[in-house]
Amino acid sequence: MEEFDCLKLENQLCFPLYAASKEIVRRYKPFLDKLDLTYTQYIVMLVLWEIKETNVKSLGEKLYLDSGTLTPLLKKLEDKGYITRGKLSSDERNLIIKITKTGENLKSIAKDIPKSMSSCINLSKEETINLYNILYKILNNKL
Amino acid sequence: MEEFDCLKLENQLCFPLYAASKEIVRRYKPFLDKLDLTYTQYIVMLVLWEIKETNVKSLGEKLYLDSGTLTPLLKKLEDKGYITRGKLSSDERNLIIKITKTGENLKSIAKDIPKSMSSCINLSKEETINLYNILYKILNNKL
DNA sequence: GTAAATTAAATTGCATACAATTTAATTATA
DNA sequence: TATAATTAAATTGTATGCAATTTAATTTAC
Repeated sequence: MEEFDCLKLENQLCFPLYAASKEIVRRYKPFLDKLDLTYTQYIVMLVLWEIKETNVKSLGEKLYLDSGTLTPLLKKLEDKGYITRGKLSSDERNLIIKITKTGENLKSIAKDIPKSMSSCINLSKEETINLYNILYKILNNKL
Repeated sequence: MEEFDCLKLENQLCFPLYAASKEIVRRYKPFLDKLDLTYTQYIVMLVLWEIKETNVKSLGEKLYLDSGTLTPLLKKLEDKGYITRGKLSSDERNLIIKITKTGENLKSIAKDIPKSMSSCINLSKEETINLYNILYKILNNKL
């Protein structure tokens, strides 16, 4: 009788999560190339298309990223002309990130990406909802 | 009436997948530190605890990683003494990766990690199975 | 039998991730 | 109010990831 070995790759839950995440990001690439954005840059733009303006800390909390990742990434988005970076005069520890007109315009080019991606991923509506809920349960699981 | 905006972060499926994947890897860290392994090094060891011996290509297919990632990582595992790297004499294009005795011994220290992690993640049995199946559906979805 | 095509790793270059430390600004407190 | 504690970004250092190219070995085709 085959024993159940918790240390087998196929019995791990974390591994398909890790691999599927990378797989999805890979599938985004051809669409994001048209916007000259990487996946991480894209999720920053998703936030800015919604709220127009934020600071590094708040952005990092939304995206689960720290300043070590965001600082160089935001400089690249500034170089592309999609955002501006500037100190908040009332508290100079804060760096204010604002979307530019060019950055706003990108949204209309991006609008078809979610539909293209969901047809790429090819899950039923039920599976999609299920996956979404379980993932947020993990994310909200404070230790 | 609030319109449904596909470009809102909270309406994305990919984002919680990406964030949850990183979150889980972060939660592994304290356990893996005891083995002097990173998460990626750990999944390589998972494969080697099972099959003892492989080559870079086959390992990369199992783990969805390429030689650009694996080559430096395998050199580090060799430095730690967990694996050996050597050319296959019958086809010198192949690099054969073998687990060492030290690498084997690590398995007994690692054996409690899956249980610790699953209590960390804290999903019901049904959610776990559901998540597992949906993730493999994504991974097996050839385009 | 040899040039062309293919294959497997390694290398290069760029972009994350994240822990840990540093720097600068602000707030709290003795 | 001067100092200590806290906070927000930036910096540093290490480790991925992955596309694209290179190198070396092997196979295929002519």
